[in-house]
Amino acid sequence: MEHMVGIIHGKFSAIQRQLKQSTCEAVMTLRSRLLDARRKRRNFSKQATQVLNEYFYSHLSNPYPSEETKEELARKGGITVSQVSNWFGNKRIRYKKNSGKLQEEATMYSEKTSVATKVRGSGGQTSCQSTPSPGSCGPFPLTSGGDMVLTLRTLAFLQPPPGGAFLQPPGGVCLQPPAHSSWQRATTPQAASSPAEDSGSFNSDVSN
DNA sequence: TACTATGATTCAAT
DNA sequence: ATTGAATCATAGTA
Repeated sequence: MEHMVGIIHGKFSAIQRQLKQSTCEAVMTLRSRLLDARRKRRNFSKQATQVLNEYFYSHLSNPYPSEETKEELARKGGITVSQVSNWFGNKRIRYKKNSGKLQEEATMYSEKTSVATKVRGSGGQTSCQSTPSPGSCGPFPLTSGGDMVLTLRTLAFLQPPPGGAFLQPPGGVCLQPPAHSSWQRATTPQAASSPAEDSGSFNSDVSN
């Protein structure tokens, strides 16, 4: 009798210990996961930022990638979909806030996307570099070349840096469905209302 | 060491 | 559910 009781006791305590341990572990992992996410922030790889930026700037008029696109971007950048979402969330906000500064980046990346991806001999990934043409890289399996037009326009608009003052991004692209309309809306209050912005702007290219 | 850039989280609005 | 905005926390830099 006592034997049985003893055995059962032992078993119980064993189970107890196990339970304790596992719950403890679970809690710890949960906690660390929650905190670490923020604590151990690591910058994305060049590849990732490159891919993200290219998409962002070639879709400046509507930088809202669909789920599929997000997955694609995540794959190319070697990050997760939620990271892509985060990135785009941050990017939109910060682009709006800073548009002035970031526009340089915009030009850079639009240049890259249309000219050629400057191959950096660090990655060594077989994703989409070393393919000099914009389409060949097949950035995204989107509808089709519709977006390429955008890129080209972007490029065109950045060609001549005349007064030194960048105009607004190619918001005038009306190819996109006015889903969000102009997501930037009142981005640069002053810039938008800048009275003398017509000074020799280069928007006369349409004539040719 | 202060500052800036940047990824992640939270919360309200839609 | 998704997005914008604010905020946090870390990485990188001057």
